Amino acid sequence: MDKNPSSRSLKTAKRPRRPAEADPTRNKLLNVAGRIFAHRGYQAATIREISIAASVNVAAVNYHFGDKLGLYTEAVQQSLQAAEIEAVQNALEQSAPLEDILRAVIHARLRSICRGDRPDWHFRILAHELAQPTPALQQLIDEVGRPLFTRLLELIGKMIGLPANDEKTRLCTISVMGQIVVYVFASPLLQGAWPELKMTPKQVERIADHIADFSLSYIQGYRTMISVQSIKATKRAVKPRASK
Amino acid sequence: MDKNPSSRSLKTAKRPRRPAEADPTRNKLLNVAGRIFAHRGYQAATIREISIAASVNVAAVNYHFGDKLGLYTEAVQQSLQAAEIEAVQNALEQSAPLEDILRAVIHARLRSICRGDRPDWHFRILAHELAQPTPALQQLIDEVGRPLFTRLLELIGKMIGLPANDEKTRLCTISVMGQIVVYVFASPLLQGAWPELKMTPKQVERIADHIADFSLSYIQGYRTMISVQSIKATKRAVKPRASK
DNA sequence: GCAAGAGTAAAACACTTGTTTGAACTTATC
DNA sequence: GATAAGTTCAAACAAGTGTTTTACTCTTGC
Repeated sequence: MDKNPSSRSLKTAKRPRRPAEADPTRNKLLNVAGRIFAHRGYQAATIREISIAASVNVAAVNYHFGDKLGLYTEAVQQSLQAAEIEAVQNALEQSAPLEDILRAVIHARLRSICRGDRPDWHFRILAHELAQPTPALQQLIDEVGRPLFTRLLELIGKMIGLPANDEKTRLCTISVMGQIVVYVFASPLLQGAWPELKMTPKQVERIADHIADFSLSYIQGYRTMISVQSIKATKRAVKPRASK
Repeated sequence: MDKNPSSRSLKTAKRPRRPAEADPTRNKLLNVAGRIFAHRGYQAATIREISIAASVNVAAVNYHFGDKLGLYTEAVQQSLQAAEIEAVQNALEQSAPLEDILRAVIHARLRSICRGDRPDWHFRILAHELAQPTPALQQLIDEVGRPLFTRLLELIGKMIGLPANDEKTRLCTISVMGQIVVYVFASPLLQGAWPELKMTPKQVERIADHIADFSLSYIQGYRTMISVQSIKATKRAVKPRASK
């Protein structure tokens, strides 16, 4: 009757057989649960399905994680740690030209999205969370959404010469993020409307480059417009060069 | 024992009490089901929850619609008919300048998304379908996704001077769509990252204008670049005017 | 060697789900 | 008014869910 993992980790030197968190059934459960939760969502996934896939007993879930939600939150946590958010972070922290940083961020994010193996779990989970939130949604937002968003805000803010909390900065950041996440959330829809689209690594690079070009066109145009003209064009349509 | 609605509509002159499809419980059920399905998704919504909310007996669902899926598909169907897709269609078919048409389409789509009443159902349903597809997903794609997408492809194709099935046309179209749908799918995430964001009609107009400006910057720049230079810049980064 | 506890396994439990049943009610048609 | 079909209702059903119980195995520390 030691269902609470925290109490077990406290007296880790006393009696527990297994070293610390290297319990084989625990890990099997976490891995399988991550995959199944990512594919079917929290509600649709059953602990029996997970237990069978992990070749462990049903009661093991409740024994090791208390209940289904405990397993889910730990699986989500692990999926986040395994995610390559750091690749994006790294791209954001180098001292290259801002345009190159933005391009690198877009590439990293899109690359992490479009692969079938584990790192895409956290985005599938996020999609499920948006459709049917669980108590883990807030954690996902805090640990994935907001950090990336605020960093992107600062980067794009610098590029267009406005503070990070300016409305225009936010709108531009959401525009960039929207172009990326649409390839996750709307992928079945895109498959239906564009069957030839295959998410090969090469194609992903082409898409990322397009998103960067598409976004930089406005961002760079906005900066020059802001700097050339002093303050006037904040409401009307923005056409970087009315050369026509 | 006349559970099949089609058989009832056939012999509509023979015996049926109710005119045709003006059955009060049927309609109550459809309305309530549309709302609940849109909010909670197909799996999470229960027919008991729907029946109670509609103040009808549980068995009425199976009597009138055969089973839960029958109710769902009919509710989705009705939600699609009620949707103001026609507003977008109308915007697409007027003979105004292409830029104005694109802007009108973005406005119409974003406007239909960001309201709490019925018309936003079909987008909520779409989000749920993407997370956990049901047999109704294909219908949603066929009746909502693809038509709008192909029309947008033609419009943007004309704007950048490329055929509708060109890869660049598709990428641009997805970029525009992504900026729109992100406000639906990621709305809880945006709420967390940008709490001040309130989707008032005025704010929605500002967002729509931004998306139009953001997109037109690249689209217009791409067309002029294509027309000035003959054929050369199809792979490298696209900067509308390398004026720096 | 042996008691104690960690961990596992099978079964049962309590609950919710979609669906069905069969009787009661309603109403048009004769 | 009688009949028959459409329609509603409460109740029950069968399947599936998360969870708990109970017995059992096996290592660990004395």
